[in-house]
Amino acid sequence: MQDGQWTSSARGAVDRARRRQRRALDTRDRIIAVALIEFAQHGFRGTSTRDVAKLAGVQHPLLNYHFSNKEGLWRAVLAATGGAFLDRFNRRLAGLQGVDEVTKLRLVQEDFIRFAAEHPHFHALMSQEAQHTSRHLKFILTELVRPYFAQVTGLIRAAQRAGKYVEGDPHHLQYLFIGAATRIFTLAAEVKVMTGRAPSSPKMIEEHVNACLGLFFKDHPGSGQSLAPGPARVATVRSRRRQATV
Amino acid sequence: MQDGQWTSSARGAVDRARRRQRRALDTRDRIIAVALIEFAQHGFRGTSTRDVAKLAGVQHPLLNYHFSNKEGLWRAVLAATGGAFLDRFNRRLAGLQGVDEVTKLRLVQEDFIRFAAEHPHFHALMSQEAQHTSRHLKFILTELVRPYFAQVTGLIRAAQRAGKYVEGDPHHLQYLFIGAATRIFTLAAEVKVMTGRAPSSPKMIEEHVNACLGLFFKDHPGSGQSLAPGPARVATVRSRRRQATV
DNA sequence: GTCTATATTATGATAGAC
DNA sequence: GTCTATCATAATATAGAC
Repeated sequence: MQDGQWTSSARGAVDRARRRQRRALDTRDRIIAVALIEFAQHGFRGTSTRDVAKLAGVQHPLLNYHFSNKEGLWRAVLAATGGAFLDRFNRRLAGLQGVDEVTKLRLVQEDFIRFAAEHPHFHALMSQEAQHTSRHLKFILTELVRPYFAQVTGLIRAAQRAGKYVEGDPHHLQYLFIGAATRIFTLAAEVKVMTGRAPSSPKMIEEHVNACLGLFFKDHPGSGQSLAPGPARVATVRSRRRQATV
Repeated sequence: MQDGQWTSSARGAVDRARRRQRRALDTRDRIIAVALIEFAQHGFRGTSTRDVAKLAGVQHPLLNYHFSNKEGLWRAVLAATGGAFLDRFNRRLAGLQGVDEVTKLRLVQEDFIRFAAEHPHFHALMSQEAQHTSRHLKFILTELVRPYFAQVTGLIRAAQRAGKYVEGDPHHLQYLFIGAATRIFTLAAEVKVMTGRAPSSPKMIEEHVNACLGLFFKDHPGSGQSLAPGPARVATVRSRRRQATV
């Protein structure tokens, strides 16, 4: 088929090739999907590529064909899920050109929470391997955390200048936010037992969004700090401002 | 030595026995200490008992002698570290009898953060296995989370009644708090690269304590919400109160 | 209580047919 | 692209000497 002619038999061969390619892509995606769950639940070492293959409904040597080795599979998982996260984040920001920075930050943080609700395994994976294995940490930082933090911390600084976000080092604050935002989803099983409610339920997600934004944004509905603005508090506000350290 | 007489040779034998027992206990503790780190970093499946033995400086069959099997080792690790946490928590509460509930909660939450700073692996371990392996989750819940939450949620309710803590379901709020409080310590390596500061440094711990307490306590120094108490905010306080959902 | 030696199974990875 | 067959290594665990 080097001549570019489209005889019916050649077209049929291409169609078959495309079908095969699509099937291959489906398999690849299926493997990545189950590998995400396994890596998130058991870590890199604790994940058996044979188990992944079994859950994906393929023989285990197929994983080596697609991803070379276990490390390649891990990187493909992170590229796929992390890429989806960054894509969504960047599309969101692109759609908010001209909007004020505080609103941008609020919507971006809200999006983050909703993404965490939809992809709990992604955040479990992130907090698993970023701890120690330096090569995975390096990969996560360059591919994901740095590009993301670069933009969010800029928005946090702008919101702080506008007096609408809690004071403190933006990087530090973002780790607080991420911890608060993702914990109930990565510990969904435990939360369900302890609270009797599924964190993935629409109602609980809404409450969670309000709770998290209320903690960090100064005039968010449901913000805890807006509930007791008596004279005694106002009297000490200035001294408190100086004490704000983080 | 069934007769209870203390000849010098019998005493010598007992001393040797005690030394041996102490040495055994040291070994046990040493194994548990390194197993905590391994389980925290690699999860249950990802942890090799041979690696634990090597790091503890013993031959691997010794682990089976002390803990029966890998599962027994895991439970011993959780009992030791979780027990240390609960002991400290209960001693703290016992020392605060008669103190008002809001102060109790503030000190208890502060203690939690300092414990997390000192034992980052413990919290990494907790968020690893509570995700999925139901037998480990069950163990963590009955031995640790339930006894702890039972008391803290009571304090949170009292502090909320006093108008000094953010509104919302106490269990849900405590997961937010734990997530915010522990993340920078379990992701210490990442945080150090991103912020250029070690989360375990005394200065950063102090800032972190202030930041976390400021998010959840309504009149804490450094509380973000105490910084912009203009008339406009006061005017909308009542409507906001109703909107507080979590 | 700690060791050496070993049984058994699970794992990551490759070779080669189709 | 997917399979079967196989290899080398690493894992948990046990037996038995000291």
